[in-house]
Amino acid sequence: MVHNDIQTLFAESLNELKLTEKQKAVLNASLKLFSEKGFDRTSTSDIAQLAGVSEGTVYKQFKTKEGILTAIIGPFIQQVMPKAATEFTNEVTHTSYPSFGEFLHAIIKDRMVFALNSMPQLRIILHEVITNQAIATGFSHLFENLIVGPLGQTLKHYQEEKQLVDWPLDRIIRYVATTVMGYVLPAALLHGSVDIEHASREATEFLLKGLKPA
Amino acid sequence: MVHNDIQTLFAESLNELKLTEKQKAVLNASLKLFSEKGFDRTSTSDIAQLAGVSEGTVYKQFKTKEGILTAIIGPFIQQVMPKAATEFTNEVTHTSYPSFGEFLHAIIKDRMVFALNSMPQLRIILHEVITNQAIATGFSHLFENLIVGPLGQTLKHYQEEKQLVDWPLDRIIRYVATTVMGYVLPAALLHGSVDIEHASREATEFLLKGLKPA
Amino acid sequence: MVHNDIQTLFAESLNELKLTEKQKAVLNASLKLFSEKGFDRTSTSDIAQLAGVSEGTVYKQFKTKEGILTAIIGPFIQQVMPKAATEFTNEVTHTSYPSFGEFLHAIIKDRMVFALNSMPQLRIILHEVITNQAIATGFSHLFENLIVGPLGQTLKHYQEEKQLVDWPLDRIIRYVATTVMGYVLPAALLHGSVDIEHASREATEFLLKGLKPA
Amino acid sequence: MVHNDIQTLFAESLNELKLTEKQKAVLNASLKLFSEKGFDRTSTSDIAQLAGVSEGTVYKQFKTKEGILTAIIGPFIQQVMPKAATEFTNEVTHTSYPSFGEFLHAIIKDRMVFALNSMPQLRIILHEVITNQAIATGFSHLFENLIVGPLGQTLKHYQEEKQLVDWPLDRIIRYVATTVMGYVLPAALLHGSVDIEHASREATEFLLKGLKPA
DNA sequence: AATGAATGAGGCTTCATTCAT
DNA sequence: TATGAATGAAGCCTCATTCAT
Repeated sequence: MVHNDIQTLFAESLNELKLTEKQKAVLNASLKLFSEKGFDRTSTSDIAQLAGVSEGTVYKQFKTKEGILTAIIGPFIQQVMPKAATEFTNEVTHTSYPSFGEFLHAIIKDRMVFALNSMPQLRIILHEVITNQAIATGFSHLFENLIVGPLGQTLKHYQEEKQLVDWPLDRIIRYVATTVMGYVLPAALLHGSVDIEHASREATEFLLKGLKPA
Repeated sequence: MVHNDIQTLFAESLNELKLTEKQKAVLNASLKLFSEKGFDRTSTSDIAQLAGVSEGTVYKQFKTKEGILTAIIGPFIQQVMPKAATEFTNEVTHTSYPSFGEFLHAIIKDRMVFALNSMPQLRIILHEVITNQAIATGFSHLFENLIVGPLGQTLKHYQEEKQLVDWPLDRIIRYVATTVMGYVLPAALLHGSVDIEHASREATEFLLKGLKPA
Repeated sequence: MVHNDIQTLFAESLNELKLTEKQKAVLNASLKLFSEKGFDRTSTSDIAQLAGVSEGTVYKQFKTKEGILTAIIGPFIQQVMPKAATEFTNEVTHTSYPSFGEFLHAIIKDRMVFALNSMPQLRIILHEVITNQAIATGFSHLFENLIVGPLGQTLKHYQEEKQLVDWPLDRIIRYVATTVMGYVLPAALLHGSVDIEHASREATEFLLKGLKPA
Repeated sequence: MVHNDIQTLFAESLNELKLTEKQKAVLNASLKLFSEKGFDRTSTSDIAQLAGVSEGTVYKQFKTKEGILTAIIGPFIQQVMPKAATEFTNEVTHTSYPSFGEFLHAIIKDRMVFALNSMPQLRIILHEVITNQAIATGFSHLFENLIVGPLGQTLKHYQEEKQLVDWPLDRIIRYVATTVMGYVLPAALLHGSVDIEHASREATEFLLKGLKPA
């Protein structure tokens, strides 16, 4: 089964950790509140209340409030994001597309949906990435290993078929990623909606031109 | 004279407002601290101390802590960003470039420098934009009026000369902007350095291809 | 004017510090509570309540609870104890006693009264001295400089007159001090009363024998 | 076999009580932690951890934290101190000394060693004695029965032989005890070392003079 | 206009104690 | 009997905000 949002993926990942039901409730509640109000504006009593436990319980396993964040970010980097990335790249590499254009369109659409579905959760990550260099680096590696790597085979294939310009793969992926963000971010920030069909076609059109072989 | 960073521009803009020296000191100190630690982690006593005034003074003009932020964001939207944008578009529209390629390269380079110089301050904006929809909308209009508008003439010119694809101007600018961000953001987050010369040439190469007329 | 208890001396000493009335109230309340219940069993809200101020005020000047203790111990070592010691030695050195025996009896009696009057406050010091080596050392120097020093002249005088054994002064004072404590401490701990007249005579009798020249 | 420190004596005493291994572990751990950090600064989870049991187990036998203290103080008063006292007085009364001077020197030296070896544990007692009047009284009786009583025979003997002044025994013992403390306490508090040989000779010299028959 | 002492609500955290397993 | 998750009261401390001077 393939997921297209992060909160669900996260809740599932918690089952692999040694946590009681209440502890999981704390993490789920924290993820929700941190997403909505940000880390600093979420109080530990907010968390306890939403999780339906006492404040003491919040601290039983996650020694500090920061510890809760770490307990969220950890699985995120070690499990949620990898799983999401793997699901994505698996799907991509196991499907055959008639042309680079259709391949491109497919992944752009897929990632737009994913990003929009996961926007609130991605905000936590964004905040952490802004604040915490170690986490930023972690994500950078994640990106390298889980996206650039697996997509490599497919992209190389299109390069050999002369459907894709002969640039380094990370450069190509950079352009794809930022172009997708260029559509998703403004919509997310302005709380507007995106016509994904239209946006993905536009983005594909631009990228196809820009990434055409010389 | 043209500025290439925001803190300086901000300090100058304050001179145009009816503020005592102490009030200006408060705003400058606040901008600095908010940039470094974020709004929530900056205390009003931190601000008073850095500004060299009493806490009472901080509250004399800016009724609340939120009020300080507003007093910063206000000038930002009404003066600093417009001035930055105008300086940019003026320079662009008053200079003649041999070709669209050279024009593109020039503005990409210029904006990369600007963004990298102003990164800490842009973080406040980024954080506010994430949290506060009204501010996000304000920025959106700013962008529309100050960038898309003034640049319009020049871009249209290149479209008429068949050096630039015949797409709506905001779409074109979106791609330019996101591509620049694609180079600047990772460097900023990973605290790495950017080879601006190289990055701007790469970005230009990609955009030229992607924005070539059909 | 000569004081024979510590709480009064302490309250007077506070006037020499730059503290508001409320801050002084905090310190006086703290001294009282720490004396009665001990540091660990006194809560900051207890202190605030007894001092008649808000808890915030408690922390305005004394950054931490430990800071309150320091703010008490500091004046104690720097002002209260020196003043007490000086008042004592002054009185002793400016009075002439017919014999060493009467001199001894006078100071023993005086110190018994002082110790019994100041017992609750001395408990804080005792606790600190047990826990904190630096403070223990501070007291040791205090003792050396303020007691052994000033008393030196007088004792030497009695040594020359062959009324006092020819031992080092600190050894002699050690015996006097511990003998006094031997009467005061049990009474203080058992909350019993002391017949000072009787106790001081007994102690004098013993010390006179023990300190008689060979 | 004769002991010269309290922690060992305590551990042995526990064997005479009907306690499971875990209960004993709890008491030993508590004694150690209370000695090191004091009662108030020792948490029950600290104790559980050091004892290698769960927090639940700690509460199974000792209903409250205070109960642990009682369970320590009890054996202390009922067994440890009596045993220590008895071992001491037995040794003293079963050995014959050529003179009161040698007798005095022997017991002074012995008690100095004992006090220095047991200093950390004595601190708990000291703290409790300061705080808790009942315990203080208990100790007072202990002292009376276990020291003054047994030593009585020996001291009377020396009084009859005119080697010892004809004062009440508790008065004599008071002076011996406080003089010993006068050497031991400063060293313990300043974490200095004591030259026991020298100190005991000095103390003996003084006491011999002070306790000489008229 | 400027000061800074004072406030009190609320945040994070600890810890003695209980109870279902 | 032993466990350890769970509790909730209470502790220490911060901070935006007010107000008398």
